[in-house]
Amino acid sequence: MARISYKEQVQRMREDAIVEAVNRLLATKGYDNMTVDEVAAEAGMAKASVYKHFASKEDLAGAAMVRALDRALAFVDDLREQVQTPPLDQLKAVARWAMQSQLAGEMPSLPSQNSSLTASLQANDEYMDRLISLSNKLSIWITQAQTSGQLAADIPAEMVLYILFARACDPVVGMLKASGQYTHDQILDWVTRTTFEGMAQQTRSAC
Amino acid sequence: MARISYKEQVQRMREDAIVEAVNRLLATKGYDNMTVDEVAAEAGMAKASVYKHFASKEDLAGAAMVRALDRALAFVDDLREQVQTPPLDQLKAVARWAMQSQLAGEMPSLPSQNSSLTASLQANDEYMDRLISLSNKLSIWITQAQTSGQLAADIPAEMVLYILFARACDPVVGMLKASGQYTHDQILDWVTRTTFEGMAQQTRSAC
DNA sequence: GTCTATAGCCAGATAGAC
DNA sequence: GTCTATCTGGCTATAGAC
Repeated sequence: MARISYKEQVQRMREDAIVEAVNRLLATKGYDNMTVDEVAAEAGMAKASVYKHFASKEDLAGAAMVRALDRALAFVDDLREQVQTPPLDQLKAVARWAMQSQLAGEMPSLPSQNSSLTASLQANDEYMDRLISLSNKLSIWITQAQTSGQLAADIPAEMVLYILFARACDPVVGMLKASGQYTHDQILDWVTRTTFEGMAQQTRSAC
Repeated sequence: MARISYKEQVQRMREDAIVEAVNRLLATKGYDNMTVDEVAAEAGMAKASVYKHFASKEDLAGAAMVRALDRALAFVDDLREQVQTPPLDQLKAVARWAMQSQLAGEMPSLPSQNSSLTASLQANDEYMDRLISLSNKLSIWITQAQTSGQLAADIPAEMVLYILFARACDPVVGMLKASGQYTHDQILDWVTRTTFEGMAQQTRSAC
């Protein structure tokens, strides 16, 4: 492992400041309404300096997503150490964590249909590697939960994965937060529950 | 009811063409990536003509949302005539209809957090009236379903409403469609089911 | 009302001094 | 690498002829 110079450490810190600013802005304003001027202002430097570190606005979004995926991978890897926890509970924990991140304003969310940004992300190897790695790890739990009968086996595992990613930026969370009537824990409980158990009253046959 | 002249009919048709174009573009590209030039091109007229009918791009989005809400209200009013249908099934039908519209590319979806657009919509009386009317009609079913024990009564009715609106533009629908592996009916079945019954396997106590 | 042409502005990206 | 100043393109909105 090469020792890093003081200068390189400063560089790293400035890049961190940029990515954190992008992360916050993506979580609050979204990609289209975020300007590079704002990023520079929040990171405390000039716009041209931002462009010395990242070639384009799309790259900024990519870097923020890479960081978010790294956080998710770290969380999942922690969970994986508790081998006795049922797969379904692992998936619930991941969903809850993602929504907690959203409530804390730390979950960047991108438009799911901006063609140019989507293309740029799919060409971003750092991003794609992490996305695939996370998908694989979650898919193991999904398959296990389906074969053990905890998770409905007649829907595609792929769809379960989509739902988990979608709930990480579910607008319902933001709407409940905006109403101001509920605690974060209530919101997390409700959204996690409706995601896995639905809104309908559970029908248990009487004996 | 005043008789309308031929000229007024033409006006109305051109406005319809504009709103339909906006609707399609909002459904595919989203508000920020839709340009008024595209709207004019799709509607088959010059951009200045579009601005003779609508004062701003925000007004275009408002008109498209008004039309979408009118479609939803018409659908709901049809359902209300079947008084014997259980409220929960009415809600399921609405959710399914909304997602069907999305699959057909007819459901405009706006960013849930664009401040300037949100403010303009909240100042739009035509939009707000319909939004409130639809919310009220749905809330009746929600309350009925909760008191009759079909719908979980320990989550806020408000949240059920949010979930219904959110699922109308749920990215999961688009992702499943984009994968190209499933029929529209399969997608509608699965997403409707997971919305109301969740992803977890229903636990029925053995007798 | 509809068009062509253009004003005005904003944001992404860059030049060039230090 | 960082900055100030600037370029450039695209987009909303409008002027003005017909």
